[in-house]
Amino acid sequence: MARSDTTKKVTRIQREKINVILEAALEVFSNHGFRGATIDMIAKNANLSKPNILYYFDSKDDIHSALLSKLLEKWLEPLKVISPTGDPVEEICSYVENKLDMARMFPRESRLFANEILQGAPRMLKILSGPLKQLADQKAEIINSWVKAGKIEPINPYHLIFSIWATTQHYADFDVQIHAVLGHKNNDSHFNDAKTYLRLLFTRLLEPKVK
Amino acid sequence: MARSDTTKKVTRIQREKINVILEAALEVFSNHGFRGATIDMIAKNANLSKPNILYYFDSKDDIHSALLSKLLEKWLEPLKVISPTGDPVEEICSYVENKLDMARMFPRESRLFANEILQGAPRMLKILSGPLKQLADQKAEIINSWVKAGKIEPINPYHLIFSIWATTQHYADFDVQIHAVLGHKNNDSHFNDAKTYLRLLFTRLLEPKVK
DNA sequence: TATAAAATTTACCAAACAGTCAATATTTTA
DNA sequence: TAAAATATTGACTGTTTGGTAAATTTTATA
Repeated sequence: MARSDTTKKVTRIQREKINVILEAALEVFSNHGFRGATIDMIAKNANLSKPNILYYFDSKDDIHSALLSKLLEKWLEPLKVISPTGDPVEEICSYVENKLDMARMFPRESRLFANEILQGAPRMLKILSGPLKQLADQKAEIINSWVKAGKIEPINPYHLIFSIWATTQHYADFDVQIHAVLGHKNNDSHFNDAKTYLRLLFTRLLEPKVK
Repeated sequence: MARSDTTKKVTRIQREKINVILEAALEVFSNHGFRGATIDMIAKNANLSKPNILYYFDSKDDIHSALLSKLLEKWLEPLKVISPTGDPVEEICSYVENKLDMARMFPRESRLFANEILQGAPRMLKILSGPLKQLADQKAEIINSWVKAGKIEPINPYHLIFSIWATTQHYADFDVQIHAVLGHKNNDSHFNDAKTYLRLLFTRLLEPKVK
């Protein structure tokens, strides 16, 4: 039985090694998907032996699940921040900007989720139709209230949210394609252009037309 | 040596079985990714034995490559159609609509590509930075010419293209998430809402503002 | 219809892989 | 510092999997 599920207190070494393993696993899982990743790859990346990894986690599946649940909170945070009392267009644009920043700063996390969803979300379906749906419902209601108040143009709130997810995460998940098409370098310079572009896109969509 | 790479003439059975195998492989690869797929799964899906599969294709990799190159043409087709002489906003909106139709009708193809790109496009890098880049460059130039002529609002053409890819393919690739959030059924009804939403999104972005 | 070619299958192999176990080393604690 | 608890490892197991070889069956052809 791995240390991770006992109720005993966690030692210093356990805390350290678990972090090292999760960091290595994030690297490996995000680059190769669940099936493409091997415990040996994670072990090598973490500078530990395979049995040592399995001393801290019961199974490969266990490591993967730990990563997913650890990441979820961080991933939903920007959406939670949207407030009904702020300026609507600015609230949405800030959300877009935050999501884009996440894609730039945490591309591995983005790809980990993308891999999971693409595969039919076998380990995440409950979270998607539970907490995620509830959060989306809640924010959709706020957006609807903005529409009713005439503060933004009429719009389907769910598809607005989908398009924000799609456009921002695209820069992390399809990174290779973007670099190939833009034909340059290994840097992040296109993120600035993306930021400008997306602000324009959603501003023009939402800003009320002057009568 | 598999039949597929000899110069001998192709028999009726070869033609039929190769199609059956590719169809089964598309199903399996798109649902499980390259590493998650096994030849046995493809064999079962195709109602053939494993060695029989390997009689027609040299290797698992070979089947995968055959799928990718077969699909590429179909995948780029809608973008090619964009014409410099049409009405700009309508040209773009038609492209969006075509891409969305592809996502609805060929979700497996979309996921096959998504899986490949997400994994770093090990078998497609040359195509991305070759034919795909050239096509994107060409269409970006058209978009730029529309901007210069004042026919659409100033916009970064590459990021416009990216956002079209992202928003449309999202409905195929993240299908599970969308169904979870919308909380319904196994049908495609949300594609109509998506179509309306995306037309609005790109029309408002591009339509020249009246002075 | 006899023969050659093509197609299919059964029985394999070797490598990769998740996971175990018992022995050893290290760290903590009394 | 000795004993106990924790951590690490080398050697291993059983299974999955990509792929092969040879024998057999089916189909096409002369």
